[in-house]
Amino acid sequence: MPTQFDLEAFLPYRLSVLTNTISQGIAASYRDEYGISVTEWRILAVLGRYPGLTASEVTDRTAMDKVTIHRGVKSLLEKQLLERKSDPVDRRRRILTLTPGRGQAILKNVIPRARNYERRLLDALEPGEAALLDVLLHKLQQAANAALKAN
Amino acid sequence: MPTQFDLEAFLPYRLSVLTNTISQGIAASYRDEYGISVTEWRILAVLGRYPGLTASEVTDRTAMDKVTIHRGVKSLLEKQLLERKSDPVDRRRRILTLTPGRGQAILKNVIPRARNYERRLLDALEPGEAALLDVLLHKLQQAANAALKAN
DNA sequence: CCATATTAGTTACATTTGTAACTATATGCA
DNA sequence: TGCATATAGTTACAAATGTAACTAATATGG
Repeated sequence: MPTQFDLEAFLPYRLSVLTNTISQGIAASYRDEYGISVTEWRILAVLGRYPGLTASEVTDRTAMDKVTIHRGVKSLLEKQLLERKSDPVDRRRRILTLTPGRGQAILKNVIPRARNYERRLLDALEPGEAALLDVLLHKLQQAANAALKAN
Repeated sequence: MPTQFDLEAFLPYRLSVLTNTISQGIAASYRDEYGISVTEWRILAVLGRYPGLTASEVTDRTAMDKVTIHRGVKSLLEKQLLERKSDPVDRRRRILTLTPGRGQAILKNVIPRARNYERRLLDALEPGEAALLDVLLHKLQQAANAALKAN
């Protein structure tokens, strides 16, 4: 067992550096222009796709923390990008939708921006490698989930 | 241009979730047993490989923030896992090495643990896919760096 | 049908992290 | 030389994040 260890070749480290680099690049583009954070953008994206979810349903879909989502929602409500109404059937639930004006407008502007950024990444790959990446990431996610459960 | 957007298929998002899952899993194992954070583990790993670097040289190698490294080093010094001495030639520089006792011992224990975790991830892949992953991650990192520079 | 448990949402607190400014030392060059 | 600039390290402050505890509403099982 070698005691030499090369951090730069270590998969978790490489993924972490890559994710941070991507996150910095992409976050800047909508933070500067629309004043929304990564969390807020994710919430908008999920609610754009699935209008009428509650905060905890957004939590389930995004693998983010409950409190993180709460704070993002709160901020989006203040910015009038989201509306919230109580569910009359279950008054614990508070149903979220994009505001027809600003909420939907911003999402509509940010989506192409996000797609462009993703395309720039994928354009660095050969044809066919993107599909492969998809498979690999899926397998890794499964393995990471299993490792986390197993402690 | 479709306005539908599937966050769960969005590459930056998937990488982020995967990285967080991995980070949680791996961080727990040495945090609980040795009381060191991810940053601290990275510093130990780099200094194990390249003894005698300064804090800012560690910063350059790890793509982490200067202040983050400073805090990690400070904490490791307090735990007596690192030693620090001034460079007589340039008194701004403070040279870092693992302590022969605890510092080296902990690194020696954590390295196999890290390797095992990485192996569990890579074992989820078919033979040959790991090498492919290596290539893909490298290309993506290049593209992400370029995108960041280009603003 | 009531006591208990569960769920949605929120708040409080502590920890972590990032940004910017600061000190001390060293370098470059007119 | 000496003044501007750069670098290593540090500190202070603000912002983001995680953990745990809390309230209100609903579900469940004896």
